Amino acid sequence: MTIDNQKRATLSQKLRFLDQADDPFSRDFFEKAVMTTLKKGQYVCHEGSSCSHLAILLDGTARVYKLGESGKEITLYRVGPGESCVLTASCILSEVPFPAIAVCETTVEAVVIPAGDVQKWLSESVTWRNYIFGLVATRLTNIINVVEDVAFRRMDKRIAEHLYKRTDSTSHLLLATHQEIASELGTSREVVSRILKEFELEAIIKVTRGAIELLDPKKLDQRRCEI
Amino acid sequence: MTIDNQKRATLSQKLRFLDQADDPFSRDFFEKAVMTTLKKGQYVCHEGSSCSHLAILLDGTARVYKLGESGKEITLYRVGPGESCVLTASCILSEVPFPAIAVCETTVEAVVIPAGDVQKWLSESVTWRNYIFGLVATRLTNIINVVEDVAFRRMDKRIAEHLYKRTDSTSHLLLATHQEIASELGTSREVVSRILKEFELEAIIKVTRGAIELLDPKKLDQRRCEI
DNA sequence: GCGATGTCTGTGACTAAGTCACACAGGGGT
DNA sequence: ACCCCTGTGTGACTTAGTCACAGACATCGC
Repeated sequence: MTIDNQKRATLSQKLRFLDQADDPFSRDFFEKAVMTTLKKGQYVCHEGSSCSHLAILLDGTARVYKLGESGKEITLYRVGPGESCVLTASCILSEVPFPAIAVCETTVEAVVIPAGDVQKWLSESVTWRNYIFGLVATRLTNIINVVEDVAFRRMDKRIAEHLYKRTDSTSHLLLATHQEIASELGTSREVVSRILKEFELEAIIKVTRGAIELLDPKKLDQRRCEI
Repeated sequence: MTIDNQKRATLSQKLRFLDQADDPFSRDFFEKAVMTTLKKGQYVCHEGSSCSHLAILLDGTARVYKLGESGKEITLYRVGPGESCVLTASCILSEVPFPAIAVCETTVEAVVIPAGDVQKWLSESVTWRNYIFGLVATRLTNIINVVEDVAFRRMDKRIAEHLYKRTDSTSHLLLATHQEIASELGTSREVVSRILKEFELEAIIKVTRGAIELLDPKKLDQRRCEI
C-alpha cells in the first residue's frame, strides 16, 4: 500500500502526462509499470535487436548513437527524464529492428512497460497517443537536425555548439575527452584536438586532460553562430 | 455510384492496407478520402509549415529534403505509391512544425485525409495504426541511414550507390545533372563532376550532358561495396 | 619516492572533400 | 549564323579526415 502510493507519487511527479489521475489509462499504467535501475554504461538496445518493452526514464540520461563500420560513432539524440526512446517505440509498434545503439550515460531510473500494453493503450487512451506521437515528432526533428549539422555545418561551429550546450553552467566545465567529443559529432579525435587548440589560442577555452574550461562564453556563442 | 465504385477499386488496389473491406474504418476511409493530382515540381510542404491534411500517394514520387542556409540540399527520403510523408503525419499528430521540404518529382496522384480523421482513426482502427507506425518506423530508419551515410561513407561510394540505385535498369540511363546528384547527397557539383570523371576513366559510366550511361554495372557494384 | 602501464593529447605528412573563380561546351531560340 | 542559358571542366586554395608516432599525464604497485 505505502510502497504503491510512493511509486504512484514518484511516477505522477516525473511523468507529467499522468496528471489526469482519474483516467482509467493512468490507473492501468500505475499497475503495469515496473520500476528498474540501470547502471551507467549499460546498454539498453543493441543494433538490430527487437524490443519487448518500452522504457520511460525517470532519472538520468541515455545516449542513442549510430556506430559506423570503421568504429566511428555519432550521437543521434539523448533521452532524458520523462522521455523515452522512440526507436524502441517504433520497433515495438512495427517490428522493424532497432537501427542504433542506446547506452546509459548515468545511472538511470526508469519504468518499463510491456510491448503489449504499449500497443493496447494506443487504442484506448488519447493521453498515451499524444505522448507517443510527441516523442516521435521531437525525435524525428532531432535526427533531421543531426543530418543538417553533418551535411552543412563546419566542424568548428559544431564543436562550438557542442561546448556551448554541454558545458556545466555553474562550474564552466565540460568533463569529456577529445575522443568523446569526436564520437558525439561523428568526426575523429585529431580534428577535435586541433579545433580545441584553436579555441584555446583565441582564449575562449582552456583545455586540460579530460576537461575543458570555458573562459569566454560570449566569444564561444559568437563563434557558434557565425557562418 | 459508378464513380464511387471506381474510386473504391483504385484505392483498394493501390493501398494494400484497405484489404479488409468489411472493416468500418475502410468504409469511412473511402468516404472521407479526396483524390487529387499534384503537378511535377509542386511543393507539398514548406519548412515550418503546419499540416492540416495527410496525403497518401497512389502514383508518382515525392522527394523530401532539407535545405541548408547556404542553399545546399540533401534528400532525406522519397515517398512512393502507397506511402505517405511521416513528417506530415508527425506534425499533424503533435503540432510540431514540418522540419523539411517536400516536392513532387513527377505528377502525383494522391488521396488527402483531413487531420481530424487521421487522429480519429488512430483510436478506432488497428489497421490504420499499423499503417501509420509502419511509416514512422521505415522513415526513421531511412533518415538514420542518411546520417550514417553522410557521417561515415566516402563520397565516391555514396555516388556509386546512388548511380546503382537510380539508373533505369532497361535503358541503363540516369537522367540527371551533376547538380541534381549533388543536391541528392548534400555535396557540391564540382565534387560530383570530378568523381564521375574518375568513374568514366575506369570505364564504369559514360557522362553526357544531363545524363549518365551505365556501361559496367558489375564494376559499379564493386566500387559501391568496397570500403 | 620510483618505474610500469594505460589513457589522453599533440604533431606532421598526406589524402579526401568542399569552395571559389572562371573558362568553356552544347543546344535551343531568334 | 548569332546569342544566351544551362551544364560541365579545371586550378588553386581551405577545411576535414587519416595514419603513424611521439609525448604527457595519471594511477597503481612497490
